[in-house]
Amino acid sequence: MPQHLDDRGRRERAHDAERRFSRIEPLLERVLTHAVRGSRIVDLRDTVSVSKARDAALAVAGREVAITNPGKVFFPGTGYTKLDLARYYAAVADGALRGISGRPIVLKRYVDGAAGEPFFQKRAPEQRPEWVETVELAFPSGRTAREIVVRDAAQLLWIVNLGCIDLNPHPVRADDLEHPDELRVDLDPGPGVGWDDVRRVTLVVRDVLDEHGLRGWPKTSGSRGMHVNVRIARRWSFDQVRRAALALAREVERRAPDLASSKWWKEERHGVFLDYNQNAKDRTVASAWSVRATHDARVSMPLEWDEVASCSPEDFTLVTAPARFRERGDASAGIDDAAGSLDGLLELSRSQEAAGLGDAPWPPHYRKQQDEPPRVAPSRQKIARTATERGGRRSTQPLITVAKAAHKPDALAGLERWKTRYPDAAGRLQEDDVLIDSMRGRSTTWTRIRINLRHVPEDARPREETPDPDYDPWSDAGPRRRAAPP
DNA sequence: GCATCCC
DNA sequence: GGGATGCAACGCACA
DNA sequence: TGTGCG
Ligand SMILES: [Mn+2]
Ligand SMILES: [Mn+2]
Repeated sequence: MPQHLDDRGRRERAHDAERRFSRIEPLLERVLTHAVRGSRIVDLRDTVSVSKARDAALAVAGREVAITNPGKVFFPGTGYTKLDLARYYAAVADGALRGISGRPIVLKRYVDGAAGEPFFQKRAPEQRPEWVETVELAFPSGRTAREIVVRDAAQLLWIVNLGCIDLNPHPVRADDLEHPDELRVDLDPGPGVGWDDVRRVTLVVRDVLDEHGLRGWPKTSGSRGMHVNVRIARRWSFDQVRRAALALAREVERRAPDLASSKWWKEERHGVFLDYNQNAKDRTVASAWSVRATHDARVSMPLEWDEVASCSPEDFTLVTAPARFRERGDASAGIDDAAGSLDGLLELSRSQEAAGLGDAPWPPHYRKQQDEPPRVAPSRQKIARTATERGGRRSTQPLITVAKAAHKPDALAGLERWKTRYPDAAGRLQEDDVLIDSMRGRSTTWTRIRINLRHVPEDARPREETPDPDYDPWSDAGPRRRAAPP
């Protein structure tokens, strides 16, 4: 359905029963739009009864999907409405679905439009049509959420009506939630870094991918950066995909040291940051053909490789993208035709490791990983080191928490189970190595048991695990942790 | 954006 | 009917 | 407790 909106907020629609209004107040337009769509006569003075206006409905994929508040301005400054957004997604549905189909999705909801404060929603709303699919997935913590899975245009428009502007799918499909089929190269230019540098780095990414047997599918992010998606066989874990992305980032940085950075800490970055951590489990990226919450409703646009050197991201918007889709199709249309192997990048990772480059920092909210370097910005670490050199006490005892419980006997039982699991370490513990603390919670008290492994040789120290039991003094019976496998 | 509570 | 309200992620590491 | 980071 063709539609043209100019940059002054005027709208004209050639087809469609909708008339042509110029420079009209959004509130009044809402009434008019509804009046026309509902084929009823409305007293134009009746602006008070706006709330009675009927919802719009779009017919897609054999269903009628309701769009509530269709006339609500979602992009102030351009005047594009929620209905404009829904129609955009209906027009490019085949492209947008290629990026999200079968994947659990995190809802980023802009219920007050692009200029409002968005919120994230992982758990599918309780109230939903039976034709909206969901899947239960586990976070790294073991907690779980039932997330929405979109496979057709009706399901897509249903989440658009919830206020989703950009779409944020996980890199896995619902039928295998532990093995990503997409490695995502996320190029984030730092403050003041221009589009030219983004393009140059993107082309280096292509070289490195190519030399490791992989095909990348570039797209503008719709914001200031670029994304290069890589379809891979579902054979590697999240951690492995992340390590492959880290290896790629470091190699790109090595080849373009003035333009690119693989460093997590902002104070160490320069130029374009290659965000390897976006491949960690439970992280998502805005998908192809997503509209972004920018003032001009920019779109994350798939590109041919020969367009990368010359394209301008501002050319792709909610208004211009449908024509490109009709005329040229989806530049990523072939992304599902072949799945690549991570072997090459993982070999690169091993060679980097041999050269002294191991794992790199993880984002906040993730448990400390084996072999992860200290997760602290170097500048803050230096301050501490200086304090220590001045005579401060070195505080690091090898303490691990083994049990947390509301009642002391439960915690002690957990300690006994730990001793049974690690008899060797338990045998080396000396007096005062087991610390039993009474902790003050919100309104009650609970017990924590920690073990000091100072008398256990370093290579014989058990890793810290999730405490058993793992009482959460903050929790009020929220979503529960998934039971550990037997 | 929507369910729910309440006037 | 409609206004007010609550709710809608991940949740650790480190100083 | 504040700050790290998307
Ligand atoms: Mn990005
Ligand atoms: Mn990023």
